[in-house]
Amino acid sequence: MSDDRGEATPGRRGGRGARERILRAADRLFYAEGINATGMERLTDVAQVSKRTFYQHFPSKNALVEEYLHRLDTIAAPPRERALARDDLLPRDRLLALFALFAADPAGPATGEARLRGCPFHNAAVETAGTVPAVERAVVRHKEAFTRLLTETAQAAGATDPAALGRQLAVLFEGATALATSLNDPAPLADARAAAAVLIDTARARPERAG
Amino acid sequence: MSDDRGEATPGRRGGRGARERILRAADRLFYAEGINATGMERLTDVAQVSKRTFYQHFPSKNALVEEYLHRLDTIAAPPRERALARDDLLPRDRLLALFALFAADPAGPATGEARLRGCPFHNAAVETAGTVPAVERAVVRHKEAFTRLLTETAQAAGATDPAALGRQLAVLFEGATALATSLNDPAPLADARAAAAVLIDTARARPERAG
DNA sequence: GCAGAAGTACACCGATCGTTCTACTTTGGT
DNA sequence: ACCAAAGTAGAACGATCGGTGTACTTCTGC
Repeated sequence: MSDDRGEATPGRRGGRGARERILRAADRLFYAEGINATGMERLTDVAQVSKRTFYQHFPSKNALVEEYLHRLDTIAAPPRERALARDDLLPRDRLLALFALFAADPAGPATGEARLRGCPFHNAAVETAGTVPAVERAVVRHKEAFTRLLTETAQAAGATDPAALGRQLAVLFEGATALATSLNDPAPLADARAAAAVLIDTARARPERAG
Repeated sequence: MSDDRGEATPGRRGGRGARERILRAADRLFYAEGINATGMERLTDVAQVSKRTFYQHFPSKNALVEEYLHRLDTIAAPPRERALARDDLLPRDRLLALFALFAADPAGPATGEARLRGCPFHNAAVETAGTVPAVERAVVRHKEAFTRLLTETAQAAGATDPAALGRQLAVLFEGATALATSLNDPAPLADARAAAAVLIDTARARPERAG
C-alpha cells in the first residue's frame, strides 16, 4: 500500500504514520459500513495498526469517532463546499451545482457501485441517537456551518431573504441525500435540483411568503 | 408510556399477549434508541417477556426488525398518511398540513422532551447500511408508497406534473425530518413548509399561465 | 379437572464488543 | 553503539451480543 509519511501532527511528534492510517480507515469504514458496525478488530486491521498502537493514539473508540467528524468538518472540506466556492459560476448556478454532484449517474439504482450512504454527520447522529454529546455537538456545528454557506451564496444570488432561502436549500439537500440513501438511488438529487431552481428564482423575484 | 418499567410485581411478568407486547416494545425502543443499540435483554425487559417466549414468537431479532417495519407500513399508518387523507382540507392544504405535524412547538431545540428521531425507515436503512436485504426492501417500499401518496394528492391539487411535484415534496419532507433529527430541533419543518408552498403554487401556475 | 398451550426464570452457549496487557521488534537521533 | 520512541503480534479481560436449554408455573377451553 501507499506509504505517505504522515507529517507531524500538531502538538505531537509525527511517527511512522499510524495515526494517519487510523484516521483514513475510520473515514472509510465509519462512513461505508457504519460506526457501530465497525469493530475495533476490523478497524485496526484495515488501518494496518496494532490495537496497542491504536490506544496509544486515541483513548477510546468514541474519541476516534469525534476526531473523525471533526476532521470531516475542518480539514477535508469535500465537494459540497468547493461547489459553492466555484468562481467560474454565477451564485445561482453554484447553488444548483451542489445537486449535480452525485446525480451524474443517470443509470438508476446503484449499478454495482458502492452503496449510497448520505451525510456522515447525519448518519452519526442517527447511529448514536443522542447518547454521545460530543457527536451531537459536531453534527449541529456542521449543519449550521453548511446552512451558513448556503445563506451566503443565496445572498450573492440576490435573494430577498437569504437566510430563509439558505435554510430551505439546506432542507432540500438534506432530503436529497437522505432519500438517496434510503432508496440507494441518486435520483432524488435531480428532483431536489429542479425544486431548488424554483425556490431560488422565486426567492429572487418576490419576498418570502408565509404558507 | 408511563409505567412499562417492569419489576413492579417480582416474579410475575406480563401474562398473555406476549407477541403484542414485544412489538410494542420494539416500536418504542427501535425508534427511540436505535435498532443496534437495543439488545435482547433490554427488549424483553421492556416487553415484560422472557427471552424464551420471545424466541417462540420470532425466529431472530432480525425477524422482529422486519416485522417492526412491516407493521409501521401497513397497520399503524401514522399521522402523515392521515394528514393527506383529511377531507376537511383542500388538497393543497393537505400537503401543507404534513409539515405542520411536528412543527407545532415553536420553542426551539427540544425542551426537555424526547429526542427527535426522524423517519424509522430511513434510520433502519442507515443502521443496517445495506447489509439486511429485507430491511432494504421494506424501506424502499415505504418511501415509494409515500411518494405515491404525495403524487396522488398533488394531482388532486391540480399540479401539471403531479409525479414531479410528488417527488419534490417527498425530498422536502425527508429533508425536514432528517435535518430536524440532526439538529434535534423541529425548526426545519417550518422551512420545508414554506418551500412546499412555493413548489406547489409554482407547479400549479407555471405551465398554464393563461391568466 | 385436566390436557396442553402459553407463559415464567435463569443458567448457559459461543461470538464479539471495547479495552488492556505482556512481550518483542523496528527505527532514528545522538 | 545505544536507547528511547514508536511500532508490532496477539492473548486475554469482563461485558454484552444474539440465541438455547432445562425445568417449572400459570391460564383457558373443553
